[in-house]
Amino acid sequence: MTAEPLPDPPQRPGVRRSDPRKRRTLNRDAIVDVALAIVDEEGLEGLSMRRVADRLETGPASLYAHVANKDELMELVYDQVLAEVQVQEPDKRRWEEQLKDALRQLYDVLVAHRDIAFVSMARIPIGPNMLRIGEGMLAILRAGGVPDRVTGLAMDFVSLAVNSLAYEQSLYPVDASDDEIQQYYDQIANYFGSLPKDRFPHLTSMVDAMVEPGPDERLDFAFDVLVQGVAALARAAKRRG
Amino acid sequence: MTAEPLPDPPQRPGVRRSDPRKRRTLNRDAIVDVALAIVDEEGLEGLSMRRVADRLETGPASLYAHVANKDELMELVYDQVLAEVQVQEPDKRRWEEQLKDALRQLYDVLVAHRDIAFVSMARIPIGPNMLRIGEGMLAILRAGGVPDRVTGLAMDFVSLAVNSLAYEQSLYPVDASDDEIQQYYDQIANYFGSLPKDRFPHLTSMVDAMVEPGPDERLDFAFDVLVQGVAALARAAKRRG
DNA sequence: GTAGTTGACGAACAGTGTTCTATCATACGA
DNA sequence: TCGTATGATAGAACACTGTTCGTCAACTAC
Repeated sequence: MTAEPLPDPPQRPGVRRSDPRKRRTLNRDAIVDVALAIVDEEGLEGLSMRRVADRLETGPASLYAHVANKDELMELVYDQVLAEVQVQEPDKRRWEEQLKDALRQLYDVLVAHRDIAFVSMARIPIGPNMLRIGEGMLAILRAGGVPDRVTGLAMDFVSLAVNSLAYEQSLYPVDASDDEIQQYYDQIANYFGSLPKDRFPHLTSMVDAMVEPGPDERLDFAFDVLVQGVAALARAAKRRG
Repeated sequence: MTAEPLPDPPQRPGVRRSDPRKRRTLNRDAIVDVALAIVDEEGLEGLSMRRVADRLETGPASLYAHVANKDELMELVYDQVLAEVQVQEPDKRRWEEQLKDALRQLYDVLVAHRDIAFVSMARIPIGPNMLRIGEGMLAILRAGGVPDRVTGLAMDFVSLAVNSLAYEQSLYPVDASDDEIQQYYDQIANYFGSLPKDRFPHLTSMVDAMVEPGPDERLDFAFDVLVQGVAALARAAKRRG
């Protein structure tokens, strides 16, 4: 009965399955892996259900048995990426430094996978790895004596900010060096400098101060604003009791 | 020669122009106005070149004579929205308060137009209104004695953060009340509370502190982190000279 | 051995941004 | 006044997109 599979009858050219021996190989993890590979190569723009299906030698409809839709797939990919982040054990005397390190790590991991950070802007993905990282950051803040109320509020905003920074960074072409990014800033600076000085006295006179800092300094500044802002509000909350 | 326009000959049913008396009415401003109206009604998701063209009783190809592509159109819409923001005249003794007010205004205007804030995440739109607002914020920071270097760095990050907050807020259904948003937070809180206490001691025990604050307090907190963070770094920079 | 369930998947639907090309109204120089 | 050049106007088409439907094959349980 089920001997060698016959070639498809010519009267129905549409029905031509891939090698049936390869069936049952499709599963969630394989789909997520392929999707992540595509994101790494071409970014979220290049990620489509058809592309994923093609690489798995199947059709797009097959994916929907394992994944609700593209949004869910992207969230799975996002959490997969977060698996790379390792949060430090809390040391109460260095909480500011440790928080900054966690943010920096999160940022680096996200940027390493193109514009994957966008996923967390479009939704609030709460996968297992996000939970793990959140737990770690909570531990650091609490160990540092930050009041719970401030800690709770800080978590939300701080992670949003880091994701935004990562997404913004990912908009530059991947092969752009720091020098090339600097050139881009220079272009903008030139434009600012060319504006009428009477209508834009500050923009025109501050051009240098806006262009000089490189990407590293900008990032450091952003993280410092976050950490020191949280620290200031923690002190204020403690004073109020 | 050009008397009353005849009905189109039936042999070419595809070629059926709209009322020729209405020609030459297409221009950039009209396109931007229509695009903004669509965004206000349905958000960026509902904005497509075809929809804009339909409302102007023309085809999508006609728009490309006035607008380079959809990205440029979105940037024009974005800047149009920013026209609503009015930045205060700087008062050196109240710079922190004034900065916060400017951020709040920017946020409110963006949120009032659905998810338009997304445009500034995908690119860095520097339209005339963005320039005007930037100039105003620079004036406030400089009047407050914030060193130029800090001011330059702060501008970038602070506006990114506000846009992110606005975009995040815009993801909730427009007709959601604060109560409904609160319910959403409660849902998440329930999930956090249901996690295993041994693996997530902080997340599970902090559920209340994470759910209690409403949208207003969250926003206020975020702006305070930004302003106080900048203030702290400004003091630090001054100390270093 | 058979029934039921479930995954696989071609085809199709309703859209998308953009481009090509032909057409047409108008402004300008002769 | 009359071509003619210019640039806006659009129809059609291209190459995609996410998702759904219905069918069919294969595996599981009885």
